Amino acid sequence: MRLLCPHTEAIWTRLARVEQALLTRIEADVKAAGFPPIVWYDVLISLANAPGGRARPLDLERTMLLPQYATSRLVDRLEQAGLVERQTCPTDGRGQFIAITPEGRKLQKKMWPTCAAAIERHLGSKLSVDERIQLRGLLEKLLS
Amino acid sequence: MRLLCPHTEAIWTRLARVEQALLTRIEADVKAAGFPPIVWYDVLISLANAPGGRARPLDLERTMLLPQYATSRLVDRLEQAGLVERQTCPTDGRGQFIAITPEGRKLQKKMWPTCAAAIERHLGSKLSVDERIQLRGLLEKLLS
DNA sequence: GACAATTACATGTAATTGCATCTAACAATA
DNA sequence: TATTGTTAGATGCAATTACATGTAATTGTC
Repeated sequence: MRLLCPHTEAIWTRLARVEQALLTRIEADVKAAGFPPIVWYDVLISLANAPGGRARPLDLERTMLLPQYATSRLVDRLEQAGLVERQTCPTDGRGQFIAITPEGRKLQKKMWPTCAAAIERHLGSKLSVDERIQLRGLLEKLLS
Repeated sequence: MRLLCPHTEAIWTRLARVEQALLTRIEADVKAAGFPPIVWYDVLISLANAPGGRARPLDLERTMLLPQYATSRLVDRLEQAGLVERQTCPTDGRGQFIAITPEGRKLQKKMWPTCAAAIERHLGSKLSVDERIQLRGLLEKLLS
């Protein structure tokens, strides 16, 4: 009984494997350089690029597609490490801002070359420019 | 300083998000139908398709790209649930076979329509046939 | 065949995640 | 302004994952 297009099935299994493999390999490179997990970098770069160097937890959640509690605890750890700081939100007493600290910016800048090299090595170098453009487009379509 | 092709960077961020989002959504559908996590299904289908309905843990690891300890504990849980069974390996005293049980096969068959529908809904329906073929090829290239 | 090195798998412990639920602050309605 | 509903975020607890290490079997070397 064929309930599922074979291409779809192949995509589904490969997608999980590819993401898993890339994450493992890239993370290994980053850790080998003595840096924290790459998800920390994701948060830092998000904040660094946000206006005022800060964002609402809810925005982080939506950008990173993390569940609410995961964001809350990720921020805990970053705060613990002095890389971000929780600020009260003047316009909404329930909310807050997560602001990147100077040390946070410093770490983000320091991590960038290592992260970029790892991503290039394990991902970029495997595809031609045309393929990269194609893949990018297809992934964007899947996100919508 | 541009250390990284912008397409590569976009692929990297999207890939993680897409996989995360799809897994969450598909898993939610499967759980809503009262089934265990989809990774259980992955193991069961692997074993069901393997000769003799069994495979070495090492093979599972390589197929699913899981770390060794994850496989070991995943098998623990499946065994606990009576879906697989550990058998000693006659040719290698260190190793073992993980064999799917009749209940395991039954569950695998029962899960299939739900899994297929979820994957089709959240993944297949988002892309045309040509796009699926393209994406499949690109992902395969990344796995090598 | 003794011995070091490797391989297959398990497991203790600490960190992280998932789920459900909680609290505090808004918002809407009466 | 009391009441009810909703939203932003935190948190207790159980399940899972990561890391390091352990154990037993096997292989290679002499």
